[in-house]
Amino acid sequence: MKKAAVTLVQVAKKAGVAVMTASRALSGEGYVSEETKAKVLAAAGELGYAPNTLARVMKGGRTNVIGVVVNDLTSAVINAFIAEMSAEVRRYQMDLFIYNAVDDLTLANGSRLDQLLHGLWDGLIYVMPRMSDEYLAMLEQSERPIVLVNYCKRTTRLPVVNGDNFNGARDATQHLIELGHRRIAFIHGLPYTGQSEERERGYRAALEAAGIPYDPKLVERGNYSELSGTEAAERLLTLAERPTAIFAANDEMAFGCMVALQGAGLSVPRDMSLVGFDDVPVSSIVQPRMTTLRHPTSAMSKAAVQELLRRILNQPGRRQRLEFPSEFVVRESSAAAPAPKPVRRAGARARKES
Amino acid sequence: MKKAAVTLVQVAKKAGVAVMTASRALSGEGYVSEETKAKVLAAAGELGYAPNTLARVMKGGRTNVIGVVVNDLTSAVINAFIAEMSAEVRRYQMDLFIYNAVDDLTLANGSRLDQLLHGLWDGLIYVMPRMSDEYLAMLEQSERPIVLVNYCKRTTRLPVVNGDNFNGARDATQHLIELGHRRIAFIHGLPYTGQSEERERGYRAALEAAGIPYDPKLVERGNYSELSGTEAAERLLTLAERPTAIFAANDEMAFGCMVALQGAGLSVPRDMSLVGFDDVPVSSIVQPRMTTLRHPTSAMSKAAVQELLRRILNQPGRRQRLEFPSEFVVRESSAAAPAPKPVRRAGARARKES
DNA sequence: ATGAAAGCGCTAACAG
DNA sequence: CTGTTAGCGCTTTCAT
Repeated sequence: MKKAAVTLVQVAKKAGVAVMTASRALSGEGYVSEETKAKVLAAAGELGYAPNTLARVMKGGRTNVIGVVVNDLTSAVINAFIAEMSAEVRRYQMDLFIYNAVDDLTLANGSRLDQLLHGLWDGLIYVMPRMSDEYLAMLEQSERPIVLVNYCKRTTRLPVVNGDNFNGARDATQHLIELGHRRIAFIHGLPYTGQSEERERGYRAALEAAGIPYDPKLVERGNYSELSGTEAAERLLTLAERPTAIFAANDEMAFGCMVALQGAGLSVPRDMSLVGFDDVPVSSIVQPRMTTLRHPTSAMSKAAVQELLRRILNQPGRRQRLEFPSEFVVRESSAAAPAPKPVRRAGARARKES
Repeated sequence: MKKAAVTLVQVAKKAGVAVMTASRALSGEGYVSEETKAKVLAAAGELGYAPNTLARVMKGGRTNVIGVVVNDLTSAVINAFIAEMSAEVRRYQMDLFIYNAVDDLTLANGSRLDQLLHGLWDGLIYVMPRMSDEYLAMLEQSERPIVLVNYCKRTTRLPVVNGDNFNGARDATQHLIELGHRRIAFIHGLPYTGQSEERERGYRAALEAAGIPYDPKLVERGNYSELSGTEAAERLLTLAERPTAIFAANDEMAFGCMVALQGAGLSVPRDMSLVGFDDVPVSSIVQPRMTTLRHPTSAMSKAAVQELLRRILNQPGRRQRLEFPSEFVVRESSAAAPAPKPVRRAGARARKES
């Protein structure tokens, strides 16, 4: 089945030189006379010679391939990262291979990956994988170049490239507060990357700054899926004191909220304001178009690749932790809070006036 | 930088046996006494030994990795394939790596890929890449196991796993005809995989069967993007005799049509019926929900992986060309044609009555 | 400027 | 059952 690949030995033989000379001629390293070089190149061309990457790697060389490990290829954010990284990597004559870890980022699978990594890749970028602490610990012990993107669950010695979830979420919440909202709900995503937690921190910081008490009943937990957003919104709608705005930890869940609200006969943003996170393409297509936050994927991708390259080339890394401010995109799903109901509670009103 | 990986020699030394014995003990091939086997396994465990894939490959072994080459990771269809293939591959203790060729499926890049392939992968699956004829010719010359998915531009000696575009498109068009539509437009995607052409063939076959003359003015060319769908629909709306239904070669373009129709103040499906292709997740979310066609991605993925495995293991391939019927999903975007305008042309009417 | 030898980590093939 | 030898395709090191 496997075609006998053309080897350097054959090229050398055809050119009438030693293997080593052929190697030098082709790699350009070391002294080779122009004459022999031409001979070797001609022979290689005729035979259709392609160097065997594996053999080269076994001598400690590089593959010029870097790997990206992701956990959800359906995510528009992750796809944006991949696209940007592909482009950036190619600027350095390297290639990018993607590994879809799905929810298989177990220790066993991790070591399996690491095993495959023995030389197959020059370095690895992990984009938002659902990573357990043990898994991260394993990565930290690896001597291979690794960069983490959008991981902020805990501090690590590995280089990290993050979007600023905290300030972004704070901005978004503050925006809702400025629109007159007092009861603002927050819907969590999954806890694995720490992003959701950072976003909640920003949410709480904005509330606190505005003197609005934190109400745990307004904080729901989803799993980043649209369905979980629908379910969370449905639970929020059963509250005696309904929120007037929902801030979801990602756009998908915000879409899910829309579904629930439509189902309940409520209008966005008249009855309920909605803010998402990520600015996936659909966000500018849905009706009403979604107010959301956007990480600077392009800049982050470039930074991640460059940081990884620095480690691969043994150049001094820039910084352990790079953080990029997120952009707030105001669209139509957020608007002024509805006029307060006649039923008013002293406490809430008092705070609103403060 | 690179941690000196634990090698078999070290394991053997620690266990007090020869390298070969250690190899046998770990691989399970050949005779090894239980006693020595235990010793070796213990030593390997303590040292944290992991076999070097490259070295193994250099001896002609397999990597247990298969590659998937795609051209658009943002495509929901492609992501569905990837997810299904990942799962299927894992059933055979193998791994899947993804290469995003974007629009870089040039010959130069192809040979670059092929070079990387020298042993790094046991086989390759191409999913709907924008493939030139020369590129395909190169693939056909490769001795490595390769399977093509959703490629029907031309016949090839490579094994192909396809959805049935022709019959699917014919069903969809016939459905529109049965709803009373006579002027049905078709929007092409890109020509690279041949799918769009197959779909047009199905469209024309249905028209012909119903005795509706083919009108080239009703056939537009898009590029599978939503925007191109909008533009195509806008052009169709300028026609003196507007269509009453549009069949787009994929869902994205159908969404784009929706945008154009909304912009023109037309209602779907009252003023215009819409049918897409692919059944991407959004199709069941948009309002009105989209009538569309679905390839059986799960069955196709399994078939592709199994076919590839057969070639990798040198087992006889099943068939050169596997075709899976596509499912027609009727939703809300297609409905009865609006009542014909008073202005009627003799020819058209006559045909309708036939 | 060119060549020969050694060896990367592993396993197939043949001894013992 | 276990060990020895050889060699995959390439490059590093040391000769010539």
